[in-house]
Amino acid sequence: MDDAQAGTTGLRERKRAQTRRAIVDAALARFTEQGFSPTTVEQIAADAGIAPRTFFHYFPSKEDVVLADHDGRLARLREVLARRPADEAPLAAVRAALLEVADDYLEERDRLLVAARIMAGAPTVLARSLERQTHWEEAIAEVVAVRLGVDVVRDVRPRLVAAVTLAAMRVTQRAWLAAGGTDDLPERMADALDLLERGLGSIADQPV
Amino acid sequence: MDDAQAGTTGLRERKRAQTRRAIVDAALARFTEQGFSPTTVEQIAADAGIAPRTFFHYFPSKEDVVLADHDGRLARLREVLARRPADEAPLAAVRAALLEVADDYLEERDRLLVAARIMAGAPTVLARSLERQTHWEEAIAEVVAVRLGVDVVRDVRPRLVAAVTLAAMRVTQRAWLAAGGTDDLPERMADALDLLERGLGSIADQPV
DNA sequence: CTGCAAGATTGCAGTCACTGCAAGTTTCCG
DNA sequence: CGGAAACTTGCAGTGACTGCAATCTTGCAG
Repeated sequence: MDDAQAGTTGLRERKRAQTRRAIVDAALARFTEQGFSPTTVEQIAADAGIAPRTFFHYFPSKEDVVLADHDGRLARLREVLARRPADEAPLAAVRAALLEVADDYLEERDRLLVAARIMAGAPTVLARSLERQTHWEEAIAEVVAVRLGVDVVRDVRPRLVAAVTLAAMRVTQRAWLAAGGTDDLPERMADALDLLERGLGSIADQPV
Repeated sequence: MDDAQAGTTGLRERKRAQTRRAIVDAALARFTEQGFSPTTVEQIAADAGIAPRTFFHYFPSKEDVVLADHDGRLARLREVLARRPADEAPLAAVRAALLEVADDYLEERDRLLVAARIMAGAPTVLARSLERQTHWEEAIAEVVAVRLGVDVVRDVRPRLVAAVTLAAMRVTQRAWLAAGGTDDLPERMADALDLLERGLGSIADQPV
């Protein structure tokens, strides 16, 4: 009732969310201070006020704590994609959805910056992150396939579009974070998507 | 002298290559038969006729055995990229290099198929593979930056081009393997690269 | 409000990947 | 031939992660 989420928020649910947040906060603090690899689950658990064993009831691995928001964002992407008008062109739908989701990123800038810094020094976290991005690819590919009226398995184009656009988004976000995340992310992404639609052949034309 | 590689092939070097191959063969066999995760390093070592500890003198992790050829291929890519004429346009150089490297893939089809099958059931291997692909990105981005006369750090375009083209290559290769790897991979890749150069706006035009 | 079912926490014991170290062995090369 | 350098191996240890079973908490029906 007083919470932001859906209607029913029982004690149980609230407590769980609270513990989860405690774990994430504790973990990110440790990772930032002493690095990812040297930090043990035991330490994180202690900081979060739980037993080590309990940690694994919340996250399947240490790396997943850094990517805690991933599932939520994927759900959001699917949701936004589904809400797009049916007569919209495939690329336009994907573009609009990605830009809409990018808006959320602006508010999470600080959290993203922290995650990016951790990832820079922890290859396994980056690896996991990239692997998760394939779920985004899948979501986008399906939408493109439907709108293109083809089968995802038989026609390469849906996956091609999905992979390519997401790669562009990834690089753009990375550059945005590297620049401090102060400027307009959606605008950067729009530029990148423009380039893709227009074709890489025009790469030398203007300095983005 | 009798080996394919460079001039001097001492006993040491030859033996090392032989052991390495034994490990890869043993590992891939096990992974295929009983799955990646259930296979232990101990088993692989036993099959390859070495001590478990020695395994880690050859590969830093279990997943890396599946991607054993990665380093060599990356070196090959750099090499091919470096050999491209200096006056060639950035995209043309990258395109030519990727197509050239794709030729090698044809001969390694069987090995690639095995690796792909293992990866399909082992997320951590896929993760590692994607992470390694960032090294390819780096290599390509640098070349594009030089040919574009810009700085890799300040201008997003080099990384953008690199990430996008590699994403396309990845999806194309995947589709090729899924189809059994019998048809012409370079042709598939050329088609994908054409699409990128022409722009995704033309996605609905022809069925690739 | 009471009691039971479902869910959550925890400890325990165990497996396995991976590491540093040091001792022993093999290859290289002058 | 003899020592330097590289390779192999065993040992001991750390730490992520899992299954199991006991215990406790919350939700809900009566």
